[in-house]
Amino acid sequence: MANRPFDLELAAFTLDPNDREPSMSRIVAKYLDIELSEEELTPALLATLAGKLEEVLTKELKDKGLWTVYHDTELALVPVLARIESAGVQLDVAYLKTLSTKLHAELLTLEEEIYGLSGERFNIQSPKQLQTILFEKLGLTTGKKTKTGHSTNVQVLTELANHHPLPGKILEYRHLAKLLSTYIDTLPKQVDSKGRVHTTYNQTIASTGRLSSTDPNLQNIPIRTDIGRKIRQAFIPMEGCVFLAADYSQIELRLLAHFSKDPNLLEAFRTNEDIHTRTATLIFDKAADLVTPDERRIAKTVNFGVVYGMGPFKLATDLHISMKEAKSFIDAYFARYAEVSALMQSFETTARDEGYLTTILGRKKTFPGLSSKNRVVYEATKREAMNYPLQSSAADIIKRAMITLDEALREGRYTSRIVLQVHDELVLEVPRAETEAVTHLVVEHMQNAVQLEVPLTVSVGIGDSWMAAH
DNA sequence: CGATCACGC
DNA sequence: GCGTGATCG
Repeated sequence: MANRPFDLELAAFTLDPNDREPSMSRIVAKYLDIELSEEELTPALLATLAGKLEEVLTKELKDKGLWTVYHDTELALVPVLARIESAGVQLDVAYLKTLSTKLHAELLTLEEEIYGLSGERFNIQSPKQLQTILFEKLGLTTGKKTKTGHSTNVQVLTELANHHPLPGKILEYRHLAKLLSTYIDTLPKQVDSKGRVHTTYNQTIASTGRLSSTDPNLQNIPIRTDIGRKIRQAFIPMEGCVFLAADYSQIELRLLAHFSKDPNLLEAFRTNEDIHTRTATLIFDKAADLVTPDERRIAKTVNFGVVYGMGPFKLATDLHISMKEAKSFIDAYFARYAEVSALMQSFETTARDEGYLTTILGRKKTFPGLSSKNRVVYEATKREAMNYPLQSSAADIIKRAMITLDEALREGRYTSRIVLQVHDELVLEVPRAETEAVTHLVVEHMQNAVQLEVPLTVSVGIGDSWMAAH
């Protein structure tokens, strides 16, 4: 491993990922026990403290078993991310401009229809003004949730759409307006002279160790709707190249199988079954070939719910069912996946009694909320604890893959390069001639980043846009 | 600047 | 569960 400089920010984050903004004065206070304001902490003074800080933080990292994750993963990832950011990714700006013109026209039409249905002109983007129209003027029966008023979110509007034509139009309007303002009209402003956008990846924001992406955020580019997919078509490889998109399939559920050793989960993944169908067979107690699409959909949501620490409330809202029904699905799930149930309880008790949880690479995080007497705080923290080892281990794994893949690409003198990371997916820009070799290399490094109790499978696609590569 | 909403994994 | 960002007031 190359000799790398010390990185105070990464070291402090690895020691305590809950510390959202570890300013220099906080780090100095915390590890050197010297109370100084940010102003008193001049560059000259900092320089004199740097050596001592490195010494103390290094010792702390080693004492807590965090040196390896800090040094071999976080620090090693820095130059990899620098290369990704510097490479950037090409956008088809002309295409986005055309798309923008077309969608703005549609938005205008929608706007007029909304004013027609409402009987007046108002700011559709103002939830407050919208409330007045929907709930006072049209007297639509909300029945639904409120906080500082009536909610007008997707869930509410979808329900109201059964009773009046307006809410549906509002939903369409919101969707279009969102995609236009966040992506279609914004991304073209952020390209460099070669038509490429360069995001910034932050390693010290997400307490799970996931990366985050800003200016622009390339980790929340739409994909679920038709218009969303049109936006992904704007991400294109440079001349002579294709995109190779590789993503881990169900990495968090595979980690759940790995950690819990639940026989049902292990078998499903070892025999390469459809995991959502398998869950459906268990919670609905019927053979796989009798599982209906609707039951599979429910099982899929339940599987997602487990990864997120599943509360009945969230599951009920997601599935549009009663709390009672949601509860019965959860109970059925844990009855049939008994080892998963035990694992989730152990996450809670370990986090509370030992004070922290550990990921597959030895990353650690504490859960102070588990000392809270406030039930809401406690339950929320419990869900964090249930999700952390899964989400965070997944982050560990893709980071390892990125480091060794990047090294192999350079070692092998390939021109191919990673251009995007989206939590469980890597996108590479690959010269056509390298396609076959690099496909193998990517799969190799992603699948073997760690060894689990179940196969870690990667699905790969190749195409002339990010969309086409899926 | 907090609240609301919506996009991704 | 974890994020970023547009918009309103």
